[in-house]
Amino acid sequence: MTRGRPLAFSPDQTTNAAMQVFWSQGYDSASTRDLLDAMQISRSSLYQAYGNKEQLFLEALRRYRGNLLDRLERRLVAAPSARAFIEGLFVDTATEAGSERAALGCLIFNSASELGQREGLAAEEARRSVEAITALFERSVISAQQQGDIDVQRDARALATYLTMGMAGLRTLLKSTSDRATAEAAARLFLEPLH
Amino acid sequence: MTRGRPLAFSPDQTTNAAMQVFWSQGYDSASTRDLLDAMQISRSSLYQAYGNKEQLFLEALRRYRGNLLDRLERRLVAAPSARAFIEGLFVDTATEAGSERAALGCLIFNSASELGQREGLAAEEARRSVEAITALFERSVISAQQQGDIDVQRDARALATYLTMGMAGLRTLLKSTSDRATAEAAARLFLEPLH
DNA sequence: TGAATTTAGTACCAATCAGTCCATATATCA
DNA sequence: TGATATATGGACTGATTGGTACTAAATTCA
Repeated sequence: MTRGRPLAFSPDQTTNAAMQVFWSQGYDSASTRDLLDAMQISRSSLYQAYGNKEQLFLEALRRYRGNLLDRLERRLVAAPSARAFIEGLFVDTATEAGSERAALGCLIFNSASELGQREGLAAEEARRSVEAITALFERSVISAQQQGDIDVQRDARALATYLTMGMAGLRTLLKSTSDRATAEAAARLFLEPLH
Repeated sequence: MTRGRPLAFSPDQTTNAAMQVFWSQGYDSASTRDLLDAMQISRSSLYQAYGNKEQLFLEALRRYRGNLLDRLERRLVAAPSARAFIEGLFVDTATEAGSERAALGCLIFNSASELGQREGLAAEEARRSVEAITALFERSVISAQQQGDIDVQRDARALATYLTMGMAGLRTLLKSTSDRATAEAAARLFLEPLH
């Protein structure tokens, strides 16, 4: 066994709690007090376990990305086709308009927008996460092409970037409007180039 | 004439300076020190002239919105057609990929992303600004429909929202990638539903 | 000139920031 | 049991936060 006093908390749960705080407040705006309160651990435990705020954010963002990609991956294999997966994803997201979930946006795009081309590990991880989303979209597009649902003449990479751009836009849109019908109509227009 | 000691600065210029700071740092992250340094005025002058940080932000955001809408309006009337205006706008924006300008994004979408559905004047003004962009797009779409370049069967409001979503997505995309060719390809795909 | 009015500079404020330190608690291992 | 190792709670740090207060400076008007 490991020597010394055992951890009184589950790093798994505290990382999740931190993720929620960064998700709703953003990286800079989330204070260590906010994080501590949500994680329900003492200040010394946070610094002992994570090092500093930036490292905690990296853990939280990686957790979010892992959860998201897993969930999308499952949706992809469960869907009747890769094309149906893509379309369902956009339409379902648009349907969230007006909900609390929609107001939160996506931690990855939130972070990419906040941190942009800033230097440092946090911004780099945010960019890597956007790229991971694009990579998953690219695999989906290639599948859809193989299944005959998307023209093989089209560049999968360009289409994947198009999908990332669309999802980023949709999430930003849902942060400022709660008009579901119009958001859905916009999402459906977005899917037309896939035909 | 007005009584008392005259202003030693141009509110026009200081508002512009503040706008730049909010643009590159975001609302929360821009400290009053950052703002004061950029505006080159004393702390008392800032509070005397603007009231507080929130009011200064409102002025800065309104300035940005005014500048943007004026510029787009001019582009619209100068373009060979409303349709050409829309297409040029998206393609030109994508072409900025990798530039410092692209890393800044758009203050309106930045603010909408940061402030979301938060309460308070700043968030409300951000949402109003997104709506103002959509309104301009709607006028452009209607023009294009009248000019026979966009199917009149299509709902102008939905198309306008679609354009806002696309521009928000493109600006977010440009914050995390500097791959110009792919960004341009994505922007061109985005324009297809207009055909 | 001098009262009235407005701006400017700066010292100051309490609150909060991210992060450190250390005494104490709790475990393992010999 | 006692040496060793790790975790916890919370006091503390210096820097920074947005905002205020007060004095000095600069202007107009009578």
